[in-house]
Amino acid sequence: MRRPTMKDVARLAGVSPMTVSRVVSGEPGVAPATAAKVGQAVRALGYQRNDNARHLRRKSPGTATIGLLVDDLANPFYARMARSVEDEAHRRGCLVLIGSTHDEPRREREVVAAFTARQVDGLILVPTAAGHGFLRGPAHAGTPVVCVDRPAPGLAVDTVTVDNRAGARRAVTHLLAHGHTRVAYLGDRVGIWTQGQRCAGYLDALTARGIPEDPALIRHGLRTGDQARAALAGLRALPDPPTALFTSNDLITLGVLDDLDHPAPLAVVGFDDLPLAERLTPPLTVISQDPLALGGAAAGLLFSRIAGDTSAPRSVVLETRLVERGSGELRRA
Amino acid sequence: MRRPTMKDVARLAGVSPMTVSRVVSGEPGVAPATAAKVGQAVRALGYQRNDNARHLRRKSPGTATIGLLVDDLANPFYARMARSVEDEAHRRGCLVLIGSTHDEPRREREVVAAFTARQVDGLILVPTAAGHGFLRGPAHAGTPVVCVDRPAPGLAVDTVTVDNRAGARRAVTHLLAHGHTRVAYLGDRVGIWTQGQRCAGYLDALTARGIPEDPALIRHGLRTGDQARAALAGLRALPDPPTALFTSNDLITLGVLDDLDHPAPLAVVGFDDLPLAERLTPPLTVISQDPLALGGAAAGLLFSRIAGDTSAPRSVVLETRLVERGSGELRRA
DNA sequence: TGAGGGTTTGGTAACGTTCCCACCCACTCG
DNA sequence: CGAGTGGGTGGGAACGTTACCAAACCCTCA
Repeated sequence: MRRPTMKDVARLAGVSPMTVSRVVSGEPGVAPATAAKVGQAVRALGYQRNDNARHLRRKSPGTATIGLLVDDLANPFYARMARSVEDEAHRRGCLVLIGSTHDEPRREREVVAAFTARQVDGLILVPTAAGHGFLRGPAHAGTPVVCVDRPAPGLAVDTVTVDNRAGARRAVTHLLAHGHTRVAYLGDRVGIWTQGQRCAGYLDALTARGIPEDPALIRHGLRTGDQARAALAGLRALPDPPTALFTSNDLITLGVLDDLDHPAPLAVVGFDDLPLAERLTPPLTVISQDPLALGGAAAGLLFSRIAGDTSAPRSVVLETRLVERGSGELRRA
Repeated sequence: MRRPTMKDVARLAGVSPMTVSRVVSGEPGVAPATAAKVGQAVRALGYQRNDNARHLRRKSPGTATIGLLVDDLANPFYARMARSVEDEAHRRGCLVLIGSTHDEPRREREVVAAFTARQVDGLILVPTAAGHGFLRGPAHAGTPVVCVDRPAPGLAVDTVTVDNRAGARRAVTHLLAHGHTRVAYLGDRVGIWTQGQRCAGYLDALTARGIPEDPALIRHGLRTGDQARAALAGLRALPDPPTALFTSNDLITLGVLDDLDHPAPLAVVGFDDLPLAERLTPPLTVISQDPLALGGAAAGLLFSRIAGDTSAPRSVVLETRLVERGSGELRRA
């Protein structure tokens, strides 16, 4: 019941294992008649090469495996990123080991360690907020890393992000252009890199219009839809409540959606597109990012590093897109 | 610049590689003082074990890697499945190799071959419609396979599906209970297993009510939203048009959504939940499946097989849930 | 006929690890 | 005091493959 090895094939074909290796790997210098015999034996035994053993012995191309570590694979954003990474890898005959960090630094380290213990040729990483010094150890020497979606502070590696700041600025500028002057910011913890950038973009837009920042309109640390809803209630209770919201991620956008029209209708622009956003009432105006492009760019960078590119770390910044659907305009009851 | 090996650690610690192996793998029978010396050398060199070499030599537990092959990782349904598989694997100290078939049998075979060439301990597969005889070859001997979402015809392995037929029956029964008598079926190619089951469930519901099947109300082979919309136009043009639709997957549901209210409002129940379905107008009634449960069940089965369970192949069928939100009721303009 | 060149083939060692066994040493006990 | 015990350690081989080199073969041409 053992799986057949090259030795078994060699015995059956009456040749040496070396010759079998040559045939199976498509190397030249084998007589056609011999190759045919070997091929027959391979099919007869249902032989399949053990690529782990192969990669252990070979030096030149590595294991033809890369690791992809995202925050949460169930998040459609990362799922699409993963898909385009897998597509690029497949085109290059490479497999993908996948993992989710769930934003836990410990799990990130564990999984990265498990990946490198498997001798991955490279790593695409959505880094957690923790330090990434461990990636500089000798165990990772020669394993290129590419960060996606956010940079790893203090780690000088290729990074692919979208221009969160410009996107947020665009969103808020859109609201201001439609006559709003009191625009609130609703975001997750400002320590999260993307959230910090988006908040900065929000402030940029205000500054450009000469509108002073009002701390009462800025809410950080909203981690759930319920917290976002509560924050909205708080904003409505202000003596001078906002007439428009910029919601800094899709969870928050969803959270405020319920209470958008009561007691008074509020305009809203959200960061991150939602499926069906155009069918909501009102149709949702959003800043949309392209996760497929993110994943594709990251994979492209990684594979050129694997191919031997040793130039200075690159930083790719992709643009966002404002998708106007109506919810950003002035709304009256 | 070479990565350190056990030999390097052994040399530095002044012991044999064997002793390093024991320390690194946490085996007993090493004097505490020796273990400390080795640990120090490990940290000094930043040594990390090569798990590929390890798994090549070891027999008992395999490579601690499983393969997961879905139709399309960008599909949120499969993404959530993948997440729960990865979670289960992580709990067991196992890594996950991932791949997408894009419903191409050739790609399926390629990726499965690449997985087994890496000596995965098991395989979770969303099978394409093609034959799967290749999984019976000696190369796959001893590699358990679990099919998920749909069975692989002619392959006697553990399978986890949802009860598509009962779900569809439930959906149509719901429409009939709300006074509809002319209910149309809109589905993808009936050769796709899930679609066949859902169509059967549709017919079951009609039969139970004594309503004769009307071929004019049944549309197969709708592969895009546009085709679904066109099919709806055709149905509306009938002398005796339907008053309700059962749409057999989310793509089709989305396709008909646009034209649901004009010229006359139609009721609809869709198979497969959509995010934001409750915020659409009308709020969409759907048959919802639980991809996390599917993935979890598949992983559970696979790991018990890997642990040595050799009982007859099991077939797990999960229930669906009817989520009533209004769109299934009788609708008037 | 024999030297020279090319093609085809096989033997040996090595990749980094662990299994199996033998060894060494310090004790204990008769 | 010698034989037995048991924990701690190391040597050699092996997992399945490929790099490297040497050998065997065939053919051509002087």
